[in-house]
Amino acid sequence: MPYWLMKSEPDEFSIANLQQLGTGRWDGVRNYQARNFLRNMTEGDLFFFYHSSCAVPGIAGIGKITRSAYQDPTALDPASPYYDAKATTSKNPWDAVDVGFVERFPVTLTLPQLKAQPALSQMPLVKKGSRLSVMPVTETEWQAVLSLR
DNA sequence: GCCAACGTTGGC
DNA sequence: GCCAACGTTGGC
Repeated sequence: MPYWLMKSEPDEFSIANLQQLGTGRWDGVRNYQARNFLRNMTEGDLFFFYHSSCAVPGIAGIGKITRSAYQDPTALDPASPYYDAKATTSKNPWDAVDVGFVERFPVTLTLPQLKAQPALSQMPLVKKGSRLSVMPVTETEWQAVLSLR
């Protein structure tokens, strides 16, 4: 079963929000590489919930995929900040997945902490200049992160 | 708020 | 197909 990491700005949607709601839709991904990873997700996959663009960037918990990729409705909604004028119902390039809450870490595993782990050095997350918001995580990386909890 | 790094767009 | 300009991401 594959593992993933997905970034979200906690001001928009945080691990606490997911915990409260129990479930949510992961939408608004507007990058082709990230979208392709979304399409490779299957129900039951686990992912690290990463908080970006905030006071303490880092991994804040774990979620799971509860519905595999489907057309992202926000691309078709003119009122949405994620609206894409080029998307149509028959030709919508963007996908969303549904997610469920699994676990919230007692404390966020900070980016400097993650960068200090040799086992995580190959992750796009810790690489300079990388902006990829959805990425695969290897079994080794997954376990290395879990050991930091 | 700054700015480095990146992806996308569009003229040629 | 090249590449400059632009907009965005995201840490600091």
